[in-house]
Amino acid sequence: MGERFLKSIRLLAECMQGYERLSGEYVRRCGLTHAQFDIIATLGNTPGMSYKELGDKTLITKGTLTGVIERLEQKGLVERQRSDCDKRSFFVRLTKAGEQTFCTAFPAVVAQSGKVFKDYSEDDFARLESALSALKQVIMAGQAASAPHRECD
Amino acid sequence: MGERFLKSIRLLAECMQGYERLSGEYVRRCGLTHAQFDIIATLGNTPGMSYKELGDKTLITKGTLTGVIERLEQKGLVERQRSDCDKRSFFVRLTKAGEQTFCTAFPAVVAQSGKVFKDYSEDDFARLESALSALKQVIMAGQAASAPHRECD
DNA sequence: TATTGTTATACTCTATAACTATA
DNA sequence: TATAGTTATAGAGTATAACAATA
Repeated sequence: MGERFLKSIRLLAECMQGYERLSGEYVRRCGLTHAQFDIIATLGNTPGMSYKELGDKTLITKGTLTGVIERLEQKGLVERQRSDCDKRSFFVRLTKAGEQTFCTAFPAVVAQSGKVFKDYSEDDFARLESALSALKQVIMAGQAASAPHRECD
Repeated sequence: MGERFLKSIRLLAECMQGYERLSGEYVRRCGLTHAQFDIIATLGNTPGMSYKELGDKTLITKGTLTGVIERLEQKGLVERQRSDCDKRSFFVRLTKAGEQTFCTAFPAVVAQSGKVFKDYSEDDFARLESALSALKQVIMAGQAASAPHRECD
C-alpha cells in the first residue's frame, strides 16, 4: 500500500511521453532522431566533450554512442579530435553545420513545443521546478545508492 | 527569451531518465523490455483491450505493436481473441502467466524503484502531483491542438 | 590493471506505407 | 470510404562482451 508514488510516476511518464510526442514531430522534421537531437542539444553551447562525458549526460552507453556519433559525423554535424592529454579519449564537438543545426533546429523544436506553456505563470513554473527539483534529488540519490551494487548481485 | 519552460523540461527529462534507469534494471531482470513491461502494466488489472486502445495508451504505433504483442504472445504472457462485435478488432489480455508476471514483476519493479520515495511526505506527493497534473493538462491540450495539422504541413 | 573507445552479435523498437478484411 | 490489424522494409537504439590502445 506504500505505492503512493505510482500516481506521480504515471503522471511523470505521461508528461514526458506527451512532450516527446509533441517535440518528436519537430525533431524528425530536422532529420534527426531523438538520440541524435539529444547529442546536438548536449553539445550545443559547449566547447565539446569526451565520449565518456557525453555518454554520462545522455544515458547512451558507449557501444551505442559510437554508432550515434558515427551517423552524426557522416551528416557532418559533429567532429572528433583526439584528446591531447589522454590519447585514448576523443573530443567530440559540433561542426559549423552542427552549430547551425543547433541554432536552428533546437530553437525551432523549443519554440513549437513551448507553445503549450503560453498560459503558464511565473508561479506555475516555480511550483513545477520546485517539485521536479526535489524529485530529481531523491532519484539521483537512489541511483548513487544502487549503482555500487550492480556487480555485487 | 520565452524559454522559461526549458528548465522544467530538462528537469522532467532528467527525472524520467533517472527513474527509467532505476526501474529499467529491474524490468530487465524480469526478462522484459521497456515496451513489453509497458504493455503488461497497461493490461494489468483490466479485462483486456483492443490493439487500438493499447496503442493509444502506450504510444506504440500499430505496426510496432504487432511485433511487441507477438513476442509477448510467444512468451505466453498475453493472448488475443477476436472481438465479437467488430471482427476486425482483436482483444488482448493477460494470460494466467501474464497476470502472474504482472503480480510479481510489477510490484518488484515498483518496490525497488519506489525506495527513493521513502522520505517523501504526503505534502511532497501532493505538490508533485498537482504540478504534474497541471503540466499534463497543457501538454495534452497542445497535442490535441497540433494533431489536426499533421497533414496540412 | 584499469579505462577509453571500437567492433561484433543479436534483439528490439521505430516510421512508413502497402495490403487484407471488415465496417 | 474508413478503420483494425498485418506485413515488409529500412534504419536506429540497446545490451553485452571481447578487443585494442593507452594510462
